[in-house]
Amino acid sequence: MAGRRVTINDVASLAGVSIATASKALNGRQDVRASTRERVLAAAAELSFQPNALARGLLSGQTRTVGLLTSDSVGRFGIPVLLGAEDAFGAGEMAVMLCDARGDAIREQHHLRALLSRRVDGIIVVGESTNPRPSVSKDLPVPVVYAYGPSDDPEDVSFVPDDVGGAAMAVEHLLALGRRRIAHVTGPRHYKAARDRAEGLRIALEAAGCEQAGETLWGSWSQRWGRHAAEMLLMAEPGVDAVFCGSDQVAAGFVEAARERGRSVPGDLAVIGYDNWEVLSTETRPALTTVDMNLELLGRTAAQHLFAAIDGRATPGVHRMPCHLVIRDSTAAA
Amino acid sequence: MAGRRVTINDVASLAGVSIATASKALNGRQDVRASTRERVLAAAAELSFQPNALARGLLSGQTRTVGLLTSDSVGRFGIPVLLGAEDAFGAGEMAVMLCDARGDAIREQHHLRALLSRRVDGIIVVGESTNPRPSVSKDLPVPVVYAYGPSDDPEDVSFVPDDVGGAAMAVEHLLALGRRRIAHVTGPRHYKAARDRAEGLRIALEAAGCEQAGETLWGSWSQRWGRHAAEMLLMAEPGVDAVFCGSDQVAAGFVEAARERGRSVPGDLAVIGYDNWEVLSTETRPALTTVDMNLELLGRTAAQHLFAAIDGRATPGVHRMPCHLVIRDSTAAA
DNA sequence: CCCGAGAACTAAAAGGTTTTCGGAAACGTA
DNA sequence: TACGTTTCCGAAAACCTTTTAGTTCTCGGG
Repeated sequence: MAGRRVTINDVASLAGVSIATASKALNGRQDVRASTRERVLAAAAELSFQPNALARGLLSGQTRTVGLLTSDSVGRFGIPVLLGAEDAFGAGEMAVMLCDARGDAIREQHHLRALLSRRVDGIIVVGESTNPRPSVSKDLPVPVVYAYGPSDDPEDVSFVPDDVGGAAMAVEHLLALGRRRIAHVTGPRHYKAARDRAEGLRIALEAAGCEQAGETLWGSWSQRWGRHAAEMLLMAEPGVDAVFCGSDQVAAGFVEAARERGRSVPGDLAVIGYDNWEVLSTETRPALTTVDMNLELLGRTAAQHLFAAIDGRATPGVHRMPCHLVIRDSTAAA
Repeated sequence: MAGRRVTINDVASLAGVSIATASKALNGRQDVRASTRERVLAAAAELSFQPNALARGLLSGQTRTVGLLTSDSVGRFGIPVLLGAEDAFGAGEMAVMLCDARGDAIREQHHLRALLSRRVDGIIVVGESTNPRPSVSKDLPVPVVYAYGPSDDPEDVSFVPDDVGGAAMAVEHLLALGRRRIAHVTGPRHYKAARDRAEGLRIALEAAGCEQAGETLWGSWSQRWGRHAAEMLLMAEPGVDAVFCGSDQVAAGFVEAARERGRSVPGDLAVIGYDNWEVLSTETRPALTTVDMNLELLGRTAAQHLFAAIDGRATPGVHRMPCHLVIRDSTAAA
């Protein structure tokens, strides 16, 4: 804590020039003599002058600040997206205002107003799931892009992981290993992520002319459900040689229960997870082969497109970002 | 996206008053006739006027914005602190600017300058561990409080979890259950958290006139290490009847390996973790008794004290926030 | 009808910066 | 010397809001 804030006026006085000249010198403008510029720069350094971003923003109408609105408590999936965005912005001297609406629409409106009154240049809305969410962009004076959870308005700009493609990739991996009796254990049906991943499985199996082993088992995103499903499945479909799980939590539970039932993974049973949540996927035994949604890249891309939109080059529509497969020890040839 | 921004001038014109009157009406000041106020409010609503926070901040010198500087990628521990802070601020119409320095001192300085140039009213620095970190507060024009990771300058305001107390609480619980041969498996020695928790253990044992079973096993914060330590410990100290683990990850690995070695938890062996990281502590079998550091409360408290410091009522020193014990199934009477 | 008091309103300044435009100085050319 | 051209610098406006210090209006009492 220290004294009064130093303004460009102080710098100008110390350098013995007008504030106009000081401004030009500090901003690298042309029409100022080299020696003068040096004097100003020296004065600024001596006073450790920091231009007032408020004044600058008031004048230019640009705050170089964006709002990051998360709909649910910055969760599992929000974090990497946020990090990626922060990364992209950080590079360009942008600042990020973080607002967490806690899943409450009222609070969301409130935060939205707060962001607008602070004159952010743009807003990223980070969803808690890949289910489409109500658009906030109607009649907003700034561009908005949606990350992870898309807007329900197709005119908006949204970035989501390509879960269908990611799931297909996982299943193709299993098929390439010679697995043919593939089962699917996943989360609740009301999650679009769960439905999309089941759809990717269906597509990959159909392309290979292969039947799914048993019905898809819908449950919750928990380890407990994975264990439970393993018990049911190993009983009902003893011939299964591979399981595609809708999340790493489910997969972790599944391999644990399978091991306890004496099934070797990946020998008897290849298992694939989803999310690449490292605390789980690398700590199970064996470590999980899993699908990584590249969430940080997704966040970074969303941020870059927000930049573009701020510059008036918007790219409407839902953009699906490719996933990639992380191969560990839970899958191997039959 | 829509047209030009509406200013108080537009509102005043529409209401047929001067901007001074409009301002007073909007801010609930006294000397304006009720009917006039109504007209202004109606006009503001019709134009959906949002006061420009930049202009307001420029004038008042208060931006109602705080900076949140995290030293490491908003991690495991940063999140809850951040959430708590955001919560406390949200209530008071404050906005939060999030900066992630990625553990890089240069980047930290950069973010710090950015925050100051944006004229934040205060800054919270969130550490990645409880190890003291270099102070950033020297000669800053705004107050700073440190959360989770304390500043190395005792003049600064820091809030940290009371790990010594938390560990003692855990061990007292084990003692109350009649356990007497208590071992300790924890993370790397260069973590103050690990050292503090070992110290809490020592104090509690000493107070009970009890000896620790074996030496403290220092390792890493991983499940893998927990499993490994379990194998070593059960071999070397077969008489152990309780284990205090330095983190839930270690504890999760420990109980898993113990189960596999045929030791029943909590029957043969009571196990306590630390952190209450729910994805682990509730999903292990049995679910883990563990110490919760109340990180959200810690964040909220730090935020409230930042408010106080902004109002000139600072409270220097390192404040230790109490932890609490979450009792689940991994502990029971001997 | 005038006066005075109080209520209601407005003009103007302030906050810090950038930008535009006009002016001054320096210099070269006729 | 007179004039034109560059080069460099400074005054002032603009951004939007709040606040201060007036100014006008209203109305009751004399």
